[in-house]
Amino acid sequence: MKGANSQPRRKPQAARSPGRPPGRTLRDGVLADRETLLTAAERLIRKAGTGVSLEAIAIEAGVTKPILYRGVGDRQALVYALAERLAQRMAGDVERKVAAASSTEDALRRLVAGYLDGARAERNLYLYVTAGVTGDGQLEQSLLLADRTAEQFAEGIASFRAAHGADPGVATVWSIGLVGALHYVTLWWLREETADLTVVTEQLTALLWAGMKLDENGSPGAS
Amino acid sequence: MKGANSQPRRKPQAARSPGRPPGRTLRDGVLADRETLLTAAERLIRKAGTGVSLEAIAIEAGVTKPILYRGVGDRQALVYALAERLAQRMAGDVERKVAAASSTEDALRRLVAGYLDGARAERNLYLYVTAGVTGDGQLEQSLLLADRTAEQFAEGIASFRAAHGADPGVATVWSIGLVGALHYVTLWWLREETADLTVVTEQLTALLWAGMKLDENGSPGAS
DNA sequence: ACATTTAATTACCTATGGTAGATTTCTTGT
DNA sequence: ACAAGAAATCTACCATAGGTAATTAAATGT
Repeated sequence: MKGANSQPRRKPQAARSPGRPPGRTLRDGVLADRETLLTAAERLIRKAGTGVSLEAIAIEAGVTKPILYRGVGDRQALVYALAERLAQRMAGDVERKVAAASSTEDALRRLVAGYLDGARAERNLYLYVTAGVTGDGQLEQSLLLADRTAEQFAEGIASFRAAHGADPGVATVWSIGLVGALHYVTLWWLREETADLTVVTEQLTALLWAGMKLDENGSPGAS
Repeated sequence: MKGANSQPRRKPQAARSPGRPPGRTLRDGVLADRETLLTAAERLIRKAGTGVSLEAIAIEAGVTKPILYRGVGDRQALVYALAERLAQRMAGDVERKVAAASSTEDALRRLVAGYLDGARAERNLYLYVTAGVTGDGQLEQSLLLADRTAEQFAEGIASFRAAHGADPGVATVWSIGLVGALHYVTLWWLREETADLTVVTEQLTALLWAGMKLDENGSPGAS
């Protein structure tokens, strides 16, 4: 299951001559196509799980390992890039759903539900990205997607609280805590097929909202 | 830095003959000493970081790899065992500190502070254990220590809420969320040397306590 | 057509988890 | 005490993965 290249990969592209760069450079061609490589990585991870190797990803992309390395860098860079992409997509989806919220609490509820749903939809990718990179840089790497998410949360929390005259200094810690709670509940939920999305959403929202809401705020319709 | 065994390891033990098992078994001796192996693993991880290999651990323990494998199993089993030990110790320390709490909120505060402090004290070990195992079993493994911790939280939350007439059904999700928040804040805190322990504790406690307390807001037990 | 330059491929290296086979050591029967 | 045998241990190995150097093929300028 190593090489086994079905196609000899004898240079599928050969004709290319649009804007040739400078003096006498040559053989630009597809030029790695970082996006294509990342898309191939996503495709393989989706169908083959989180245990895929870089060589397998290269093969999936129809290239060889050095090409993959030139295009996206080492494993850490790959995970980082995939995390960026996934965070971008999930953030977009969630934002769209949150836009229709009727209240701040409802916005949080939609955010939680959207996060859970997005993680389920991209289960393997989510796990691949959040599992991070093995090695000594765990501290940095295990927080890849978390950092991306937490940043946005932090802004929202800080502005929300500042607008209501509450101390925004808690925004950093709270945003990280929220992301941690969200992530761990997501992992647990992906494992337990039994739990219902809406129930989990409601419970987690209750926990998080209780922390975020302000005293003067009306009680969220307690039952 | 590979072999370098200072002592020839020529079988330090030789006298042993208490309860010989059955017919003609022999060479019981120390018999692997699972505890010793785990202690050696902890020692090495503490001083060498999370990137230690199984072979390095074996050498640190003064044995060879197969012995390590026989004693504690594969890497997954090692991480699991170390997680158990660390969770046990941290839980003990935290429990001792919580015992002196003056209120439920104070208990939570002491718990948060104790967790942060324990993680800092065993920084490398904490990272090693929470980083989990690479491979396809990430879902199971990345929650090793979390599960251990969450279980205890869940009991506490459930009984606390049940005693106050609130729905204990949220205990599972909440405990996982709490552990996630705690863990992520811990990772962040271990990275940012700047943040003060008491400040972080206070902020995180505020977030968590708001969710757990149930004065006016009985939390929508919509489940 | 030829040489040069650039890019891609192959082949390799290192390190790690994990294990099988060779070896030594100890027990125990006689 | 000595040989036979069982058991535990050690050495050596395998497989895989990340990462890279050296080799080969292609494309253009002259």
